[in-house]
Amino acid sequence: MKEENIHNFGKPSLTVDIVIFTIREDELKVLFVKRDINPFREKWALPGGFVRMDESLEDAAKRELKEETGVQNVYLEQLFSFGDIKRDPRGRVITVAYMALTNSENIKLKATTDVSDVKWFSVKKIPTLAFDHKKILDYSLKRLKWKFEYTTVAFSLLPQKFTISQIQKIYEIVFNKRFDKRNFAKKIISLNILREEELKKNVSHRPPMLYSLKNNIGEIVEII
Amino acid sequence: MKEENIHNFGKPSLTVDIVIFTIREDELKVLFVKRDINPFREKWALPGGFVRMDESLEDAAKRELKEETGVQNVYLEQLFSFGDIKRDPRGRVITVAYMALTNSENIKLKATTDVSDVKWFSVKKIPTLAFDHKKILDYSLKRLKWKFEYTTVAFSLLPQKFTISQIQKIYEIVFNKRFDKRNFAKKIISLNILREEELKKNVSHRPPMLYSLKNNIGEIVEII
DNA sequence: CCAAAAGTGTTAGTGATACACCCATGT
DNA sequence: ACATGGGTGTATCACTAACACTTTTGG
Repeated sequence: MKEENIHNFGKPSLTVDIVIFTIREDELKVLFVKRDINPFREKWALPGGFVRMDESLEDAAKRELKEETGVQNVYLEQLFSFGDIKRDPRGRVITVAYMALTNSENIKLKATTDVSDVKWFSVKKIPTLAFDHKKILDYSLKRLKWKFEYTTVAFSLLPQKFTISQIQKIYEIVFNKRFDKRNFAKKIISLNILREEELKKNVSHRPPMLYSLKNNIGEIVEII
Repeated sequence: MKEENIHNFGKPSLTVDIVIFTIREDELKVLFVKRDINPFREKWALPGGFVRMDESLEDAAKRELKEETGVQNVYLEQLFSFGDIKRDPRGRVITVAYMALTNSENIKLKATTDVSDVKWFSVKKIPTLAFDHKKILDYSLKRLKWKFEYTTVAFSLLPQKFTISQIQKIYEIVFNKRFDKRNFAKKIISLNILREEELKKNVSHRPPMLYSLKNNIGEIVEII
C-alpha cells in the first residue's frame, strides 16, 4: 500500500514569537529581550523560541514568554505565521507570531534563558530588531487597532475593576487621538458589556464608578 | 561563544492546507480531494501537503493547490496555523491554513499527486473529513463572512466584469439572507469602488450595466 | 404582448457628532 | 475655597431600512 512518508522532505524549523503590549506612562509599550546567543547576539528581539514536540503552539508561546521575561497570565491570540525563506540566517525557520496584552502593574520582568535583558519600549521608539521582528511588530500593531475597534480586547490592559475614563485613555493612546468624554461614555455604556461595581475611594475629586466587564475579553462587539 | 543550536529540539513537521471557495449552482462550495495515501486513505480532505525547504508558505499553498487540484491564479490569504499535538496520527505536524477564493467558471479540476478524486462540495453538505479539517473549514467560514463584510474579497468570486445583481447574489448566498435591491445597489455604488464598463449584450430583458473593480481585491472597505 | 430582470426615490428611524456646565471629594 | 477629574443632555446630521413601480430587451 502506498504510504506517505513524513520524512520525504527536509524539515523547516518552527518557532513562536510573542508581541506583548501594555500601557505604561501613558504610552503603548512593547516588550523586547536582549539576545544573549547568536545569531543577533546583543540585539533586541521579540521573546520567543523553538516549539517543542510535546506542546501546542499556544503552550509554546506561553512557555517562552514566561521563561524569557517572567510574564504570565495574559490575553494571548495567534497573529500570523511568517515563513520567508531567508528570514533566519541559521536556515529555514518558520515562526508563528502571537500577540499578548497585559495590565503591567503587577508584572516583574526577569531576564532568564538565553536573554541578558528585558525591557518595555514605547512603540514610538523602537530599536533595531533581530530577524524580521520589525515586520512582525508592524503587523501586530495593525491587528491591535483592528481588534480594539471591533472587540473588547482593550479591557485586558486594565485591572479587573476600572473607570470609564481609564478605558477612554487606553483608546486615546492606541489610536493617538482624543475622544469626546460624553460620547465615549454613552457608547461604552450602551454596549451593555459593563457591570457597575462600587465607587472608587480615596480620590481627591468626585469619586468615579468602577466597572467590570460582563463579557469575555476579546468578544466581538463593535466599539468605535 | 554561546551558540543557539537549531537542532537541540525534535522538529515538528510543517504542512499547508487550502480551503478554496467558489460559487456554483447558487451555492457556496468548497473543494476537497480524496486521499489516495495513508493516513485517511479514501477520506475527503483539504488540498495541502508538506512545505519544502526552498519555498515560502504562500508558494507552498499555491503549489499544492495546483498539484492536487489543477486550480491556479486565485485570491489567497493565510488564515491560521493549527498545531494541536494530536492533530495528525503520523506524529507532530503543524499546518498553516490558507483560504482561497475563485470564480470557478474556467476551472478544470484534475486529481493528480496522491489524490484519487477532486470535487466541489456545498458547504451545506460536508462529508466526513480527514485530520482536523472540519475545524479548519469552520474557522475559514467565519473568516470568509468577516472578510465579506469589511473588504472587497467577494469580487474574486466573479469574472472581471460583472453586474450589481451578480454581487448581490453572492452576498445573499454567503450570508444566507436576502438584501433589498435598491439599498444594496445604493450602498455598493456609494463606496466608489466600481468602474462602469459597457452594457451587457444578448440578455432577454433590460440589459444591465457591467462594472469592474477599481480597487484591489481584499482591500478594506466596509461593505455591509 | 408577455416574461424577465434592471433600474430608480422618498420617508422614517436610528445612531454619530458636536458641544458646556455642575458635582463630589481631598487638601 | 480651590483644584481635580467625574458625570451628564440636547440638537443636528448622516446613514440605514423599508417600501413599488416603470423600463428595456428577447422571444
